[in-house]
Amino acid sequence: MSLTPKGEARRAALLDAVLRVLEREGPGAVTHRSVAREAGVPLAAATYYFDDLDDLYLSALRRATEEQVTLFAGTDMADLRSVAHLIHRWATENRGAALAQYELMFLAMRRDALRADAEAWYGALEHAIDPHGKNPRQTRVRALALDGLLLRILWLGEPSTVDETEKALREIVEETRAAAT
Amino acid sequence: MSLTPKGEARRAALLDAVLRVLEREGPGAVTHRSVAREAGVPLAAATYYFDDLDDLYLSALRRATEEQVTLFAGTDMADLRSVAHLIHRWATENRGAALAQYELMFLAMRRDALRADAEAWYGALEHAIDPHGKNPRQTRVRALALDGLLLRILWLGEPSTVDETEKALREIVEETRAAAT
DNA sequence: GGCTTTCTGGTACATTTGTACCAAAAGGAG
DNA sequence: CTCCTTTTGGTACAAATGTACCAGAAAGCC
Repeated sequence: MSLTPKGEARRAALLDAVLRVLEREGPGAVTHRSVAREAGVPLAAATYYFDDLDDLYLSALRRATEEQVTLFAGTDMADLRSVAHLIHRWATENRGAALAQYELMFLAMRRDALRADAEAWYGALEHAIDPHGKNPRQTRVRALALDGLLLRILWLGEPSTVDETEKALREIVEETRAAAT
Repeated sequence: MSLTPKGEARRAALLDAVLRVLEREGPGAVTHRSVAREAGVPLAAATYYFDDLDDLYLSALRRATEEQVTLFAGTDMADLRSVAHLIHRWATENRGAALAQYELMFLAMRRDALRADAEAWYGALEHAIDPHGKNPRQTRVRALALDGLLLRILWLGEPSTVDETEKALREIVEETRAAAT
């Protein structure tokens, strides 16, 4: 039932491989065989460490999402420059995980078991923007805009540079400043 | 080369069927056979009217996206109540098309041929919010927030009622009011 | 040491897939 | 009607897939 160290490593290698295949060839290309090949392990390993293809795929998506949640939740959004850097890295070097995360959102639509994971992401976004819950309305709007921006970056690749990203962030912050009750 | 009236009808029936299968079972379930069954036509019809499975799938996504683009582009966002109704319908009765539209965004990430379609959607959003280009900065932020809201509705089903949707819209508008240059 | 659990890697198989093919039916044009 | 294009629906097939199976190697524990 428990795993040997080497087993644990193989399991992790398979999860990483899922993200790479997903990033490179899309969700449809994630199969037992492609993942095993990508991870450099025999086919049977992919069925040994995971019940299902579903189990393998979901485990990878979940792990990626959790990483992003802790990453964003632990970030102070006050310094727009560093946030811009974070987002840029997120969309380039870490693109596989970013895709996995939104792929999970997509699946959550149809599968109740994933709702909690999806909500955790939205919560992390709002927490990062306003850790103390000072201005809920403003925070909600900013979170929506930030989410929209992230997807736009992912889908259209635009804004593509750190500078442009910072500018877009600044627009969001500045345009949501005023508004009394 | 040209199509008979009946042929045209069958072609359209297949495109509709794609959206229904996509909505019900997800992108992976869209196959020649499932679509043909859904449309009530023999398998061969799905290969006769479309070069490829790819052609069939993309044609359906494109048609859905174009419909949504004209729908939103032709809407004045001034009356939040009616916009809330529009969005609610979009996410419920018209859910298949909504999904198709964002599925296209997702594919556009990896396929240059779809970029124009994806950008058309973003353009339509901005145009609907501010037809005359009066305040580009505010419009960009509002469009991002609206896009974020639409995805949230699609993915988490929340806000789920027309009233809640209207409230969320109002928040976006009110929180992006001020900001001088 | 032994022994029980974990792991390995290879193979096998039924199912589903995209797509090609084709003989015949239907439809429109002269 | 006759001819020619479009359409039909059935069938076939190679490729890929999820998953089961198993003989044996390796690893951990007494």
